[in-house]
Amino acid sequence: MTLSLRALRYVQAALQHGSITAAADAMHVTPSAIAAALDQAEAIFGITLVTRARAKGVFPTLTGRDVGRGIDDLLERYDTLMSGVSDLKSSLSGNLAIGYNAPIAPAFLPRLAAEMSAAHSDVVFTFTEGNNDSVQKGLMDGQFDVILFVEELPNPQIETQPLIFAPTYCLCPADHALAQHETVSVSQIVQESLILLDRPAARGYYMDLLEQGGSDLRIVATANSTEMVRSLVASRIGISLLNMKPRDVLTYAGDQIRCLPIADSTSGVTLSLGFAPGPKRRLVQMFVDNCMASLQGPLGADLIVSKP
Amino acid sequence: MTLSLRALRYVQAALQHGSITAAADAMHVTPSAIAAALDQAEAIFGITLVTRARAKGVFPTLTGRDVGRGIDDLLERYDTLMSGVSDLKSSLSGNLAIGYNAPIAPAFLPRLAAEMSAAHSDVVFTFTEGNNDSVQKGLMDGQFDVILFVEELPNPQIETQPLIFAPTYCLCPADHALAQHETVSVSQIVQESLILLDRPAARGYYMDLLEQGGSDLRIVATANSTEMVRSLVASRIGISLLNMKPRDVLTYAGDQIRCLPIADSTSGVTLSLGFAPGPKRRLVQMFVDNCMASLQGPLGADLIVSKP
DNA sequence: ATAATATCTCAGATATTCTGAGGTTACAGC
DNA sequence: GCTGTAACCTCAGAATATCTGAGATATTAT
Repeated sequence: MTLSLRALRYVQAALQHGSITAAADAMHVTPSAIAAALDQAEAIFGITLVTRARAKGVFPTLTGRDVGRGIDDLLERYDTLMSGVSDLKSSLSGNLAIGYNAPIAPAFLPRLAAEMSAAHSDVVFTFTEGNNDSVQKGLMDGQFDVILFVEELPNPQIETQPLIFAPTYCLCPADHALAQHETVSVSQIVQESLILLDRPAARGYYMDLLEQGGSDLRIVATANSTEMVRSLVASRIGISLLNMKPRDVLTYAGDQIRCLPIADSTSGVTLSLGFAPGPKRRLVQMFVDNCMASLQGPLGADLIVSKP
Repeated sequence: MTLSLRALRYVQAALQHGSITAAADAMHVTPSAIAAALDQAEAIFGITLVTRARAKGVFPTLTGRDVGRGIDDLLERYDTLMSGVSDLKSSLSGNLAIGYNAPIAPAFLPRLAAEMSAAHSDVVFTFTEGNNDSVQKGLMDGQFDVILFVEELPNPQIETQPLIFAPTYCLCPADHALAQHETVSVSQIVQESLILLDRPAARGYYMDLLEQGGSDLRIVATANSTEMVRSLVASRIGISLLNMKPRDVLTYAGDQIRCLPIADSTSGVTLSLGFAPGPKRRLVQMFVDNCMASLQGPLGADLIVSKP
């Protein structure tokens, strides 16, 4: 047998008011309900909590007072928990766990985090890198509050918010012949030596685009890191295709490269945020809002290569 | 809207097991009940606590885990409170508040307390002196756990335990003429100069006895303290009637007095314990038991004056 | 494909809690 | 002493909350 919270509140009221009737008024119920709760509590505890005087009210016994203190404490903690969770929902502090796939994340997430950190000093960020699948899985497992990923066959359980569409572009050394043009075509690209980004999904995705220009491809290298792809291009081993670019297009080695839109292709990927459906913490919502505002402004334009 | 304790337990179980079905098994209810509790909690908190995967179970979100910790803490405190109260009931420690009327209490209560204190070092005694009415009132008000009083027209709400019957006896100086006898009679007493203990109830009580021996009484003094009555007797101002006696019959002044049973009177008072009806703390019960054992043994015999 | 496993939904059953009426007890004022 | 008032007590029936059980649905594993 267990004593319900409601019963505890009634007992508390009775002990505090020293009167069943007064407690009943305070709790907006009839005295019977209070009396029943008292009876129940005494039965469960096996102890007399109050002495009852018919015309005067009830008087807590010494033990009743002790128990009352314990009940006060518990109920206060209950209330704190309840309002605390609501606070958690609405507060702009606490931990924000972000999983990301997009290789581009390091180019803009830190800036966003810095802004949020400055505005709300007690926010703690947890960044976790993964691939497009692992971050989705991590989201469903409760590992992340929000993920940054490429929305393509997304898990239907995930609620998504598109941030930016990144057209596929061509990457070539600054002194390459193609670099003279404003744009390139698929047919021009497929004649060159090619370097392929080899990551889950991405490989097939780029192959589809290239096969649109002919099937005789000269793939001279693959790499599973965008930074390596860029460096390979800068080293004049070949040209490549990518979707997003860091804000400055220098490689680690410092060599110059150019990013050219592809005139005759509408291919591209959508960079999206994903989160568990349902109501969100205010902190999460703020992050989402900040991402949208940021990527749909000039910062966003720096991260993609669009046609002129 | 408030979340019931039961719902909290279900949520806790669901979070811990990562499965509604498993939680349902653990709680011995159907999965529907668990799911309902989860829904309710999420609705009340306005926050998603778990992501649900149809064939895999449920996965706590990060906030879900946070909330879960809060719930764990609260439920543990609830359990502690519940078992704590039961412990309070059964433990032989804590505070024992004793109210007493009987002027004789200082003669034996300290000894009892010392024994209990030695056996259970964390018992704290609170002794409060009062008159026969005030201690009864104090008991009903929850001021005392137990009272020591004279059971005469007791409040019917008080549960009593008789300890000892104290016959009325005659008190006279050791060198008084009456002191030669083993017993005295009422007719002998009424011829002497009399000192009367003047306390509520007591006065009328002694008068009744005396009037039984004739109405021409020579009352030379009254006093409202037994110690003063004894000293007055020792000073040979007169003789008196009392019911209980301290273990040594020296007065503060060191004079000798004698205590003589009254042969032809069955008058006396019953010294009793009183306590609130209903189940008692073990500590209180032990005190009651100790009192009975003590006063019904040789210690008790020392406190009264019985006929030879 | 098929089986197994888990959640979802919802109507009806069950259990808990509350109300309301009538009764009892104790105190206070005349 | 009598009477009115203010409490508490009891209990049957009503209202509310909670649970069950059956069928549906979705996902994973074989």
